[in-house]
Amino acid sequence: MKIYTIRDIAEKAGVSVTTVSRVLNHRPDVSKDTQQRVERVMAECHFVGNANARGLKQADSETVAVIIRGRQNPFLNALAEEMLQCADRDQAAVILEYIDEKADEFRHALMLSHSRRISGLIFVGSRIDERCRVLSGVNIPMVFATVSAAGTPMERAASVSMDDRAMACAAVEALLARGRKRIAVFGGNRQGTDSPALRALGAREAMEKGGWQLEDSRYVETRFTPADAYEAARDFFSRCPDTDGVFCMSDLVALGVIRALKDLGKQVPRDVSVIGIDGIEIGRYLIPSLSTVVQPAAEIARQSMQVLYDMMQHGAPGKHITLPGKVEIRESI
Amino acid sequence: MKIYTIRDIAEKAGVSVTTVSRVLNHRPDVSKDTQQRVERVMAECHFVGNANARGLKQADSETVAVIIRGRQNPFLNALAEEMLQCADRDQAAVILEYIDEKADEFRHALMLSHSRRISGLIFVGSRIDERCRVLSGVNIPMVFATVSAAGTPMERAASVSMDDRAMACAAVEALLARGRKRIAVFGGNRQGTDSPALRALGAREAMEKGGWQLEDSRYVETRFTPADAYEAARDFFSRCPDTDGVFCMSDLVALGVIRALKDLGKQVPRDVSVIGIDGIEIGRYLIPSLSTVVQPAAEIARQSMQVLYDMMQHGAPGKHITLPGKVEIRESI
DNA sequence: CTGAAAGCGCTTACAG
DNA sequence: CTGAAAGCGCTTACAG
Repeated sequence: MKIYTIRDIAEKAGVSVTTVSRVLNHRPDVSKDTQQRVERVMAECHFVGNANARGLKQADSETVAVIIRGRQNPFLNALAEEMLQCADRDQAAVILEYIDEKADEFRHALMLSHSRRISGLIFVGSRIDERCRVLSGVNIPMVFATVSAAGTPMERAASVSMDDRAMACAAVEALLARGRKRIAVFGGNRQGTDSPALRALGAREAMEKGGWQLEDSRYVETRFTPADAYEAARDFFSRCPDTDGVFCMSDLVALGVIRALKDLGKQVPRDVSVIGIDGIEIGRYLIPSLSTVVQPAAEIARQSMQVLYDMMQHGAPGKHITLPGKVEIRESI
Repeated sequence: MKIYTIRDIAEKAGVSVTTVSRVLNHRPDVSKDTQQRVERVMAECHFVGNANARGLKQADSETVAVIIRGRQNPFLNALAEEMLQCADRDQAAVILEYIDEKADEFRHALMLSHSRRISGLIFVGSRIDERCRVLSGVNIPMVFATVSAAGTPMERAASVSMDDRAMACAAVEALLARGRKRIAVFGGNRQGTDSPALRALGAREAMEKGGWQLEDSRYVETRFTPADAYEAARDFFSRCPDTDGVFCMSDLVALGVIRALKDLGKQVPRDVSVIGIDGIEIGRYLIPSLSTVVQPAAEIARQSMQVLYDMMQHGAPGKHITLPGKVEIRESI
């Protein structure tokens, strides 16, 4: 089947390519008559514009790239879905890029900004660390979703995230309210100002408010996958078998921990209470169903887009927005 | 920061753009000396080529598009991951497009083939039905992964899938081997020649070989999500409470079914045995851990790519490859 | 081994 | 309201 170009369409409709381009872009300065004629021809030919040509020419593409770190994470996937829905609603052009957990999303963003004339960036599931420096050269607005960039000195960076510290605090308080005292925390690297650090802080805070301590030996570092969490938990509980509550910084971690407890002959929640973070869909179907801190995914998506467009279009400065989450008590606690 | 073009690089290196282009594309016909000079300049400038310009010019982009239907399905995600790894290994250009379950992936493919000069298509998680007709116009090779297209009259179409019929048969045989006889099947629409149809056929076959019947009233149609499966199962088991085995055409369906059984006061596997299909990672961490038919994701990915490139490069005809799966008995059976 | 030139399919001032 | 022409940043015959 022939692939038609706007030139073909122009010929068939008896107008210039300029006019076809106008119709294609819904410009108002075309007579009703011509517009309809051109549209009919385009429909007949199943015309689809060449995205490369368009992208090449359009100096300001208004396209934003959403870079997602971690294809296998259901929460990040759900967030991505929400962002696409926002973009659809606003008729905004968005390209979604999944990148490997091992890859450097910032270098990737740098390349993308060159190769595709991106005018805005959203990072989903990123960490904020020294690698960010490569972004100092990219002079386009960017927002970090799910992690606060408030501490960083990047000028054109904004962020939208759950109040990690407060919600971690609330999660641990929920464990304390169930009478748990020897509480372990399974999470990421506590260094820096990233979510794991904030969540660790919140957990400590809750413990101290209750008159307890978050013992260092009960902080377990793990990747956010069931497999890693499982191994870490088996190892940890053989060392600290008296632990009676676990706060996991991700639902996937909680999944692995709960299974490890089962294999160690412990019952959840009778012997150990477990609470996660994220609120992934499968959580409510697990046995026991997973208590968790539900992240406001739709709201994070919406606000991320909003903040980005404010920066892109009105040159607004980078805001750092913090949203509340919701503790959802189910069976695992 | 300035975005450099190959023209800038050419000037700085004191060569022509043609030469820069050659270096960029690793063509052999450049002197070692020039090559190194150009590469140094490119590195200094953090040069990244404009993908739009390249795509516009290159008549034969050799790019393949992988279209995935269902962002939230862990199995399809895993499959996508495998395909990207194959592509990386082969230095092949792949663009990954997730599309909504409600969207029409074939129309999308049609657009993509025009707008991006795709030279090959892979559909992941697609159904094969009348909508395919729009593809008859697309004169590029395509392969359907995870579903057999053997029955369809499309010329340039190939497919790589698990032997759905045989593996469904094996799954139901596993239930029978556990002494289950009143077996229900939770799956998709049985019409046509799609995976659900083949799997239903396989299930029926196993029952009949054992001297039993797959009763029509025990075939439950559901979408492949935990939520839908949960509702369907609650409804079904209140009607057919004597059912003692369930074959689910997806692990996510099994997840919902198992939870529904729990909420109905039934124990898995004591009262009811459940087996799924796919072999998603979380399956082994569930309680009870999920018995399933593991699809050979890596092999499906590898062969899909292979078949596609054979068609693209050597004009090979469309093959229809069928791969074995593996029944993995865990706790839910 | 190297370069000048044409052209990929669009968009966008500019002129009418 | 419409069109001729330039140009976006590359690649690719073609000529040397």
